[in-house]
Amino acid sequence: MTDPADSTPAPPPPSPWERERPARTRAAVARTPLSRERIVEAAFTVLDRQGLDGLSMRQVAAELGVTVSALYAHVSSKDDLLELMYTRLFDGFELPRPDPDRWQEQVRDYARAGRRRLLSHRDMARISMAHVPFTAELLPYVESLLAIFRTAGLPDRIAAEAGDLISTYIDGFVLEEGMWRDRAAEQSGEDTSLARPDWREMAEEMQDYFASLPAQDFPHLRALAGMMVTDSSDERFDIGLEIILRGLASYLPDATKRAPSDDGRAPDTT
Amino acid sequence: MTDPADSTPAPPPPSPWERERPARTRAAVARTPLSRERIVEAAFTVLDRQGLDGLSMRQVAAELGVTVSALYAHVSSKDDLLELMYTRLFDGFELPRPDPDRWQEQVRDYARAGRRRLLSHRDMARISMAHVPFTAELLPYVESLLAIFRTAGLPDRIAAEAGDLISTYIDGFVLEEGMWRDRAAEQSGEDTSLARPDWREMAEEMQDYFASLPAQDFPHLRALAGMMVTDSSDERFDIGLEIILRGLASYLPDATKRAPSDDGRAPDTT
DNA sequence: ACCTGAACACCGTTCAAGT
DNA sequence: ACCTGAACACCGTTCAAGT
Repeated sequence: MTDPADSTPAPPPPSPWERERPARTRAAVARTPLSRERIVEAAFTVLDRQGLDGLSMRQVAAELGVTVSALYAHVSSKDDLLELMYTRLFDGFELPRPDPDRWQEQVRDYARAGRRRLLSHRDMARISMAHVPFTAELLPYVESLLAIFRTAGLPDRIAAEAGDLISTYIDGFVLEEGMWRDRAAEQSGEDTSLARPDWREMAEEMQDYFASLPAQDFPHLRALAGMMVTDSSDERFDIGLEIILRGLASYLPDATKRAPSDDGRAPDTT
Repeated sequence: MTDPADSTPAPPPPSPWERERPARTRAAVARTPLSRERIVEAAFTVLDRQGLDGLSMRQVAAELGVTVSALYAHVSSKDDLLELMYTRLFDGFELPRPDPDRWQEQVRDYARAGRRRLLSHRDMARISMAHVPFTAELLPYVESLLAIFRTAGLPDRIAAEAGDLISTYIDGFVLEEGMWRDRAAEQSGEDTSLARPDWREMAEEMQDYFASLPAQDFPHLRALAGMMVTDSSDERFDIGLEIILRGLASYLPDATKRAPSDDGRAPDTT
C-alpha cells in the first residue's frame, strides 16, 4: 500500500489554455513501468467492474494500456495473479495478542474484519474460497488465530479445526451474500456495477414465494421465511458466528462457561 | 436414473466374423436421441475425467458424439447444465422424519450423506457452492433440515441460520479436501484421474514444513501441525460438525443439555 | 530489459441451413 | 423435430521480433 519506492513524479494537470491534447496524457501516465503491484491494482479495478467471470488477462492488460503478453513478464499465469489478489486481502490485517479472557471477542473481531475485507471487492469470496492461507506470507495470520484458540484453553484437536471452521464460515457467508446481490442486480437493473439497495425488492419477492408454498408441506420454511431472507445480513452473520463460538466454548476445560476473569490457567504448551 | 422411456433397443454386439467395421458402431449407439438426462450424464463423465475447469460444452458434445450446437436444443446454457448437475446431487437423498430425541444424530447423518454425495464426483463441491437449494425441486430438502432443528426445540432465529451454517460447512470442507487432493495429484504423478493414496506423501511434506518454522514465531502452528494436515479427513469432518452441533445445542430451552427423552415439548408453531 | 504482434488451441452462444 | 456447419466474439499462453 504505502510503498516508498512509488514516488514517481506525477505530471502536472493541463493548464487552462492548452485545450484537449489527444488522449495521450492518460496513455503517458499509464506508461509508468509495469509491476506486479500495478497489475494487481488493475485487476481489482476490472474485478469490481466486471466481476470474476469478466476478469481476463486481456481486460487487465487493456486497463493498463498494454498488450496481454506484456503481463506475462511480471506474472506467471492468471492463477498467479489471483493468488496475489488473495494475498493482498490480508494487507494490514490487525493481529491481536491473544487474551484468554477476551478470546470470544477477539474471534468476533477477526471474523467481522475478514468479512469486511471480503466485501471490499466484488466476488472476492469466490477468489478466497479457491485458496488456502498456507503460503509463507500468510502463515502469521493462521498462527495468530490458532494462538487465540489455544491460549483460551481449547483442546488441541478442537483448536486445529476451529481455524478452518471460522475461515470457511466467513468465506461461505460472504459468497452467498454475493450471490443474492448478483441475482438482485440482474433482476432489477442492468447496472451491474453499483450495489444498489433495490435488492430489498427481491427479498420481499422471495418471502412472498415462501409464503405461497402449501402450508401442510412446508410449515417450517413458511414459519422461518422472514428470518432466512433478510436485508440486514450483519445480524445473520453474527448469529452464525455465535453458534460456532458457543460450540467452541463448550470444549473449555472448566465447566463454568464464561468466568469473568480466571487467573493463571496456562495453556498446556509443549 | 431409472427412466422407463429409456428402453431403446441396443444394437447387438458385432459377430466374430465381421471384422472392424469403421468406428461407426459407437457412433450409432450414441445416436439415441439427445435428452437433458443424457447430457447431464455425459457432463459428469467429462467432469470426473477433466475436472470443472476442463468441463466445456464442446467436450460434453464430443462425449456424446454430437455437435456443440445440438446441446442448446435441450439445455439453455452452460449455467443451466451446471444447475442440473447440482440438482442431480440430491436425487434419492433420504429425508428423515424429525425426531426431537435424535436430532443431533439426524443432523450428523444428513451432513455425512451430503459430504459423501459431494465426494462422488470430482469438483462437485465447487459446483455446489455456486448454487443455492431454493429451486422448487430442492425446497423439500431445506424443509426437512429446518424441521429437524425446529422440532428439536431450537429458537426460530437459530434454526433459520443453522441450515445455512451446516450446508456451508459441508461444501467448504469438501472443497478444501478437493484442493488438497488436486495439489497432491499435480505434485506426484500426472495421472489426474485417479484419487491415488500417494497424497500421504504430501501430508508428510506439509508437516515437515510446519516443523521447520521458527519455534518462537510459530509455536501454535508447530504444535498443531500433526492435526491440521491428516490423512483421515473423516475424523476432521466429524469434529467440525460436532463443534457446530454443540453450539446449536446450547440454544435449547432446557439447560440440561441432552435429556434422554423429554416428552411433549412442542415447537411453537405459528 | 521490456514490450509488441501474431499465432495456437481453445472457449460459449447463435443461427441459417440441411434432413 | 432435431441436428450440422459456420461464424462471432471472446479466452490463456507462448514466442519470435522489435526498440
